[in-house]
Amino acid sequence: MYRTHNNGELRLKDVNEEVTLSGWVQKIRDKGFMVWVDLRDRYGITQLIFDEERTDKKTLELAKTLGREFVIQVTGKVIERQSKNTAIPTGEIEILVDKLTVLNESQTPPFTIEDNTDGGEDIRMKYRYLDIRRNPVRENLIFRHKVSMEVRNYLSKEGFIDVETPYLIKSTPEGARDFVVPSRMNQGQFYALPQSPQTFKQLLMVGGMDKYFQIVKCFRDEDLRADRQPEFTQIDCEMAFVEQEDILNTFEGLTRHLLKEINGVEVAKFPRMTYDYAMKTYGNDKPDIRFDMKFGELNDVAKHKDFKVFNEAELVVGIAVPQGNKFSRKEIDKLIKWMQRPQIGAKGMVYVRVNEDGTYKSSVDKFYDQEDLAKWAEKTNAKPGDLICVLSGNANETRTQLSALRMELAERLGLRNPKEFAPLWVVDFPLLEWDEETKRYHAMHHPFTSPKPEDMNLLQSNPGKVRANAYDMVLNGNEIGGGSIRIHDRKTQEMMFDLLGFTKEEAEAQFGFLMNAFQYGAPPHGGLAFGLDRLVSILGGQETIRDFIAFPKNNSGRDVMIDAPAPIDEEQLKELCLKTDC
RNA sequence: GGUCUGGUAGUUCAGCUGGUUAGAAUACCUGCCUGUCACGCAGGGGGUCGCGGGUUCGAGUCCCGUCCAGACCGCCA
Repeated sequence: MYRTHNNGELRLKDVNEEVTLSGWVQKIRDKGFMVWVDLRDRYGITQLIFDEERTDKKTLELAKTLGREFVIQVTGKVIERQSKNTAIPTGEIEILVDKLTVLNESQTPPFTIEDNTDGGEDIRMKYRYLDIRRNPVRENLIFRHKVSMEVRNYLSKEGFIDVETPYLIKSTPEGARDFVVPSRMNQGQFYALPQSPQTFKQLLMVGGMDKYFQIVKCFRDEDLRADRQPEFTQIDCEMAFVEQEDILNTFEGLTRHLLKEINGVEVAKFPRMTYDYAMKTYGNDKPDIRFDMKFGELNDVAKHKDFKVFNEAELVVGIAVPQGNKFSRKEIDKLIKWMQRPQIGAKGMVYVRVNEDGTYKSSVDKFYDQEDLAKWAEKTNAKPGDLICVLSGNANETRTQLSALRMELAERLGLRNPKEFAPLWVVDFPLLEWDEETKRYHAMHHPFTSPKPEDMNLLQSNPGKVRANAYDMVLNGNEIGGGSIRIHDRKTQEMMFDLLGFTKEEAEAQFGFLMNAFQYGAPPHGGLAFGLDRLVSILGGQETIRDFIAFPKNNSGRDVMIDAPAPIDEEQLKELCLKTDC
């Protein structure tokens, strides 16, 4: 038997018990006459003691040869410590060892296995198996386990059935790039890995499964970000015989359950806002509403003077930064520089200081008097001590830029408290989005999303104005889930593909299976999918999803530990018919 | 595809306007230490300054290219 107890459970009440423990050597403190070893496993740390008086010589000598991360097994007696350590749960006892076995030696690890390791991202990823021994990473993985178990339990209790869908499917041109897999048995043909099980879950609805869920890997061959991996996990859900309202209620329930069980936070009914409102008020379809700083549109009160920049702009819009008047001139100049970086691309920024006495001092005092500025303050809801930041230009670009500023300032002002949770629904997304590059409409959500019935009449005349039965769940400025009520009849689906520029033949070749299924009694249905990695990281109060994935890919989509992707040998290439001469 | 930042000891970093033998912390090794727990003390080993080219009497430092890493933009239905 390797162990009678783990390294986190022994207490004062266990004194005098004979125990066997196994684990890794965290730390050796060799005082010569006495050697202490911190023995670690995922449950905790227990201190071992070897000394000249009570330990036999050979065992003491062996203890002195141990190194960091050696795997050892010890048998000994639990004794009360002479000097106790209140910082750890097992700090009142220690093990007086009489038998020590080295189960496996270890090379010196390239970084310290401690909460605040000396290792950088790169080296930790290369030796991820060592990184996982560290408390923060291990705790994150356990945290993820808890979230995923809560999701399973909740949905199962609500009557959802977990059904697996295939990973080897068909490539389609809509959406993200596909990862493709060559077929050996069908030479020259390829599977694609699913970007989401979308069509399969709809077919499950046609199949009468009614309520489906799956915690499932999805794959997208696009560039990575701190919150984006090429393979990621979705909580994928679909329900039949539901309206949007049913879905919002069901998954608001799930999210509220998670916040309560995982974070101990009770949240009120989720606010809902339309896409249009979110864009106009926050410049963003995933607003962080933990803080205010709502946009104030200033067209009416800023275009009547000789200030050409504003007069020629489509939109003049500002936000009031709470207590922003404390920023120095230099800090504001730096902020303007920050806004002018190519990533944001603002041409400039006008600012108004709102003094404590209610007077205003602006960078455009030449053009605007106190009365004008008072109107700006009213529109942006600015209070004494605030700083109003105003941008202008093309409406969409300006809103995006101001949104970036809003988030950056909130970050700097500490308004983005990771322990606070502000979920909401964003609803009424547009069905379509005009793409300048390809000169055609794209589905904003995906091509299976149903238009709002009341907007159906616009479908031919003004497609860009059609709203969809689509919704996103937003948490602290992150889209954590999104979905829609789907199209469930062949005619509407055909019309949709037509709008998206598919020929009849293309639509048939790519999605004929789905449209055929719709002809055999497809029930009305809809659903949604959560990004599990992102959800877990936000509930865990962190920003990078990598910290919640056991073996993540790096910025270039590489697994630096196993060194993938990698070339394959000639034989394999030939067999898969991937060589030019095959 | 693009922008920005970085690459110096096992590791994390410092190294200013170019100037003798490239430093610190930590890790590692040796010795000492009668209750340690971030133990302490003394000593020691450890470097192709990412790679290639250029400027210069002289390059870790400046220039060009390239590779790698990170953040972001594009992209991500």
